[in-house]
Amino acid sequence: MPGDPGGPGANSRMRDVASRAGVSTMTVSRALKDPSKVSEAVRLRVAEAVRAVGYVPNRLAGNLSSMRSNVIGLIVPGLENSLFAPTIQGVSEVLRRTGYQLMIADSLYDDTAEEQLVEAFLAQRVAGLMLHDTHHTRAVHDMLRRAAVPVVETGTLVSDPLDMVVSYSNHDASAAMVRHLHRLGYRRIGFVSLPAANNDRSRDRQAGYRAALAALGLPVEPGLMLEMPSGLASGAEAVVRLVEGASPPDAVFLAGDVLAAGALFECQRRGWAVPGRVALAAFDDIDMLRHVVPPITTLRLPRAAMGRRGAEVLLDRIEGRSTERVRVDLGFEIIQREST
Amino acid sequence: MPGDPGGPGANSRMRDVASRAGVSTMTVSRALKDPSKVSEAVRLRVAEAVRAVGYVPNRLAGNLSSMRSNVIGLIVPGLENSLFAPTIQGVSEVLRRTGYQLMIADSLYDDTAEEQLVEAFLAQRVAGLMLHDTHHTRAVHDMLRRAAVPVVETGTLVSDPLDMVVSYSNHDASAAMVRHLHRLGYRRIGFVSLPAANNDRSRDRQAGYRAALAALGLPVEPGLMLEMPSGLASGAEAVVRLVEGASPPDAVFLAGDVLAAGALFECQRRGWAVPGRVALAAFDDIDMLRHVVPPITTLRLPRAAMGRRGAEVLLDRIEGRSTERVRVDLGFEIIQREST
DNA sequence: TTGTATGCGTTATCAT
DNA sequence: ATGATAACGCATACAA
Repeated sequence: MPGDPGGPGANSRMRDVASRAGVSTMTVSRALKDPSKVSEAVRLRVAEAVRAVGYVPNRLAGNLSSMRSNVIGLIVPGLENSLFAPTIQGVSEVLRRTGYQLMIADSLYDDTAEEQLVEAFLAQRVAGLMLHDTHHTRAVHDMLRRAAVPVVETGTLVSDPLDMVVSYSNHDASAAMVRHLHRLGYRRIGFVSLPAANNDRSRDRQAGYRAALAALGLPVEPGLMLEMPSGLASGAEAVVRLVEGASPPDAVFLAGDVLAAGALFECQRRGWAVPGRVALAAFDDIDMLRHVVPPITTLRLPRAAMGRRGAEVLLDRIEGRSTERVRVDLGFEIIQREST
Repeated sequence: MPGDPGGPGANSRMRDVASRAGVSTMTVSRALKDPSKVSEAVRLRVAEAVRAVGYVPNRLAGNLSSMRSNVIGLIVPGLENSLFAPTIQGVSEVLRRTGYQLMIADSLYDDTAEEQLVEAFLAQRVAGLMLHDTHHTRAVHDMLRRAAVPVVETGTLVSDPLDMVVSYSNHDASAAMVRHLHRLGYRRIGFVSLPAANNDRSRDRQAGYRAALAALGLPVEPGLMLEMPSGLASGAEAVVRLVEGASPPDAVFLAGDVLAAGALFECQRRGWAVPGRVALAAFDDIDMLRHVVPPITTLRLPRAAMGRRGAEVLLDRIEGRSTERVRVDLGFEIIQREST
């Protein structure tokens, strides 16, 4: 063994603390984990020894020995997208006071990358897993079933979850916005979304749009639907293509990311009145949409709550307080502003 | 179910693989880690057995035994701020192909929270640590020195790093923008920054502003300096307070977050010409600043490179390829646009 | 190329 | 209330 006992860089072990405090390692272990199981005198001696040797427990060893883990894995499809930040913070908030550690990874909207990350997390023997994506490879299904690790999906209210779901319905939210625009008098409602290919949420939103139009007795005009990549530039391009198209819309629902803001900036550049020339609606209550001129009508989604409730139901299962495969619908809300 | 020892939920161990492949656990270990040290036939039998039992290695045990770790810890001061996303992605990108796992945590701009996170990471025996913040409690200094874990700080080019630094100089960047505005003819340059209290970067930017004015022979007017919390609303409030103040600036440098965008939106609302009534400059090249009307002059910072180079120098040290306490200045760049 | 013995640092279990 | 002993699952060191 590469022995360098005591030198700089050597972490002190529990038995260093033990011998300094004149007790056994078991007593140290108890003193640290459940001080009430140890006498006052010993507790103090141990605390003193811990400080003296600068002891930091080794959770690798602890977790291995106890066969449980204090790490929760979280996989988001893209950290560059600040939409996920509130969810992550919701999770952090709950975990912070429970002694669990959060391990975050980014799948970059890629199934196979997600698969590797899931395997890496299982290799670390995480206590539970939160996945924002709701589409997974077969291998992910197999691994998770085998490992029997509690899992929460948060991306959308899937009908066939891996385990638990805490989310809102992208389908219903999208449909609700279409009905809202219809109520306001708009009849030719354009729709722009992110590519549905690697994105369940986007697919659900498209389906919600179609369903709402059908229910309202409006035709689904292919010329009014667009798929665009993420980014402000995309929103700008989309609104131009629709408004300058053959049969322009009177309103455009940009159901993704910052597309709506990009569209508005383009309208500003071109001097198009919003909502005079075209009304604009967005899909997420990001700060920017409230501050632009005019402020943009949008959907408020339970992003932070998804993180908080998700973490809570996960912990309930991990700690054995619950055994159900919970399914939570956190709903959504329409924010009417001046852009419509 | 018989023939499935352990039942559902039991992770298979290496010796399950070993017995199924008819070899010892050591051979399995080698077959997985360095296939070249094992015969072709055995390699195949092991691979088959791994799939058959759905084996996922236990890195807790592996890391404990080998006394090394495959986890890198990263602490950012606030995940809600998407400015850190490029850095995180830079890190991920480098780690992805090296077999290291990234563990991210959020200190919420709080020294004490950071201290607890550092301890938690050390408890997981991370191989290395990346910290965006550059101000730390005494306990953090002590713990890190004891643990002798390689550390990279990325927030600003500190003069007294814990270990290594990979960043740019907030001081110099700030000063450069002031000189740039001066070159453009502006003489009364207002300055808005985030509160310096818990934020080294903000302190450096303030110092850079003062230093540049002094070098240019301009007075530092307290009435032209403001500290505001993060957010678009703050930028809006700041620009109004300055422009409607006793002796208004001809340009405002909003050196933080999305303050500049908030200021611009407020100008749009009020019909103030930018740069006619007041010129605006920002501190970070976020996408939005390029798309608003008019586009906003700003600084481009090496956010992604900080992540990439940071991860690289960290790995160099972890893997023993280097032993130096590297200090890397990645520089910055001014992006002149129509707002000035 | 492969196997055996042993230890990594902690906790579960059973004693005292 | 405290201690002794045996795991936890894997990798190092050495032997064959």
